[in-house]
Amino acid sequence: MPDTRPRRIAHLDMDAFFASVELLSYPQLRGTPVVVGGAKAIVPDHGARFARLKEYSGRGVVTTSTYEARALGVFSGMGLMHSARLAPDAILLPARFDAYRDASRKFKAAVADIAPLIEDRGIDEIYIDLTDIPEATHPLIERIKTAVFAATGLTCSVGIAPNKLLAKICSDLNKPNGITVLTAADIPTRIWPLPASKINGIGKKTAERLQHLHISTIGELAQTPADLLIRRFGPHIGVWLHNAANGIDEHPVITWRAPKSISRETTFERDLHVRHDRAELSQQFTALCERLAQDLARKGYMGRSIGVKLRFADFRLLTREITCPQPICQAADLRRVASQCLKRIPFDTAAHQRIRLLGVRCGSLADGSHSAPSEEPDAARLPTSNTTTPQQGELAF
DNA sequence: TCTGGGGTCCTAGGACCC
DNA sequence: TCTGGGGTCCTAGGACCC
Repeated sequence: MPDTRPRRIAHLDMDAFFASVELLSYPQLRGTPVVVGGAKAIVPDHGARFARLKEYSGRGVVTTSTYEARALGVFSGMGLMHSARLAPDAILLPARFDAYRDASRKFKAAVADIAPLIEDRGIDEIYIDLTDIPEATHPLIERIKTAVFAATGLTCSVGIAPNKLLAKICSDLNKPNGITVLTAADIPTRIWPLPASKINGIGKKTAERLQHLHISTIGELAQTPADLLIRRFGPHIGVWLHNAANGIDEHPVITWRAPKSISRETTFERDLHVRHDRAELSQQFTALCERLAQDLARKGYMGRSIGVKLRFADFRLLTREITCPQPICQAADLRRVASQCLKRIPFDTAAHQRIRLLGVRCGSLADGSHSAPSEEPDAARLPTSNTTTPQQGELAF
């Protein structure tokens, strides 16, 4: 017999996660605007004072901000130089990812003790399938929130609904430290008035395209005939938009999935010139390949497709990728294949001379946890040189 | 106001094979 | 010799998410 009970899915979202972790270390900053910035942010001196946003110089972005900073208009993803104009006296703290990962492990373990069916959605949020737990919703969620607080000292917001799509929307309706329970009957009154962009998967571009069709809210999207959406967005996205707006989502909570790719990238403190800064580019390129190899080794993976990513001074993005006959994981091999990718990049135009970001990626992953050194020479694992296209760029760092 | 780093999924064209 | 349809792999780019 198929199980026809409505599911009970929770989405748990930690409140201003990175900033809240920092406030545990600096409780004197509680109640003030605080911004957590990129790793290259200037470090607060260890004397009496903290760094202020207005003292920052560089290319970092806001990773998280406290609710007091958000009230001044400072949100995640915003350039720090920009946010300094909005909130010059806000405290700027450098991101400490090890501390956040530690807090993340703790809150997830605390939830898992109560409800083990968890889908990881990154460092600060999870879905939980509560369908098979007999306890009533409110006491169960209170118990989970109490356990999260006991394990971390941090609060979270939880949305509970019949599916992941609605649970995700809900967890945002009562922030911070809130609980929102939603049933299918609540959709017209509580979901339909919201902007379409509240649907996870409708970003800036799709929202703009919907706006051109005079669709602003989820309700307006729900009332749009499916065939119109299919004509405008294609069969896949069209059907998905129509279902999502009507609160339909059958995606199960996935407790584990194999990673598809592992990558490393870096934005330079200043744009590097393909020729004039070649030595530095080469050094950074090697370092990225070495870090990627370390990540692969630590996680026990090898990969067949190796790619590079470049962002130029004008912010345009370009990628190249090569698939090897056999998976590789050694830094020197990664560098060799990634170099071949670079040789296919046209560095001839002025716009392609100044590089802002360089990245190296490894995809088509295979288990590399017991990758004994190959009997074959390394060259056997790499694409043969006569399969590469004629060189476009004259250099490969 | 210039915009990090790590990911996922989708599309679309071409190669290649049956 | 020409034509076709389907399936899979590879590559590049784009939208989106945390």
